Amino acid sequence: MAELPFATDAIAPRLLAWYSKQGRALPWRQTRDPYRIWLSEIMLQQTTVAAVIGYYQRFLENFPSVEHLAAAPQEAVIDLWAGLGYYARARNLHAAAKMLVEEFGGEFPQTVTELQQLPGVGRSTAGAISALAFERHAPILDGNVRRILCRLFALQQPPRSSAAEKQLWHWAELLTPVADVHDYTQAIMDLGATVCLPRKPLCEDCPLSELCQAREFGLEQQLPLKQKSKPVPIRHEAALLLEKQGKYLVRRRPASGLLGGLWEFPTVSIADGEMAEQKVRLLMSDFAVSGDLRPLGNITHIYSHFRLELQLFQLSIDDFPQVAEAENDWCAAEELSQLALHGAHKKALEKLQGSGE
DNA sequence: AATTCGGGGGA
DNA sequence: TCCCCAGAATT
Repeated sequence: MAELPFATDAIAPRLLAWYSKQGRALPWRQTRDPYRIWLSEIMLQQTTVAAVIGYYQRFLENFPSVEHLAAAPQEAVIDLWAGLGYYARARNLHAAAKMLVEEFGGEFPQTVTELQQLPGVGRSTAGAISALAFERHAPILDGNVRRILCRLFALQQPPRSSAAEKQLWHWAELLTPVADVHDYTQAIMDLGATVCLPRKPLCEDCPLSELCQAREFGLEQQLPLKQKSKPVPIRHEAALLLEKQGKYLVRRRPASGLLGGLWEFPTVSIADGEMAEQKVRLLMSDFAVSGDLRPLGNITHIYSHFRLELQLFQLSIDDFPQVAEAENDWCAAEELSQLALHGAHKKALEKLQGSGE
């Protein structure tokens, strides 16, 4: 490895001193309960603090311990996760809770290696739990730390490349102190979230600015280097908003895959050259219903890797259709708003209610 | 090594 | 718009 531009043990004291004055008070910072720390770490994966706090509180009210979580049906876990995104996290969380109860006797393991056996717990999350709950000397490498290290060492390569990843982990390990690991870990994440910002870092407020190589070279605005982004494809779908006596037909998506376990109105995909209304009529024949479709317009919903264009069609019927009740459910309008619909269909519901239904 | 997986917020 | 967020699992 290249020669270090500063003494690595100079970092932690500066961060700790800064954190004791400027650190934020967050709900999961008051505890050393591994269950609560684990839950917060999973919820915070690729998710902002502001988005998580409400979910975190609500989740703990429903599942105050790993035993409660393990005993719950998976659907209940998904429902409490609805709106937070990345639903595999909820499935993995539930599976890990069962594993903890059944194989670990309800006790959390303390080492990174063991923690990484839990589904949904990778190297960084394992490090976080080990450091935060057990004061173990374990590094993390989340988005905050990655950005800070890229600047601190003026790393001139794309931070997601495998070479950079290896280098960053090495630095993360060097900087992580043996003592006060909990506070150090919270501190470095806080610094990234409030001072070493992606754009326009607040270097005047940074306790590491004197040591920062990017700052020394005037590169703090340029680093970390940007990854080149691909164009996002567009997917087309159509949804059938089937109404009978004020109730609408909804169903749960399959438990795995995109938006797993969330509710939606029956939906079909529209390939290039296909007509949405014709595909919806195929759906109608599945349900053995007929009548005039009423177009309700389009919804656009942005995902990280594609854009969804969703066409809406409403149909009111009188006869009770032959719908498999196991997979489908009739839901009144006021119930729909409480349902764990995914984002695009929440928008569809709003459009439906705005249309005078 | 590249892709999949959400939704929200800031500039 | 574009980018990022307390990343992990799958291909």
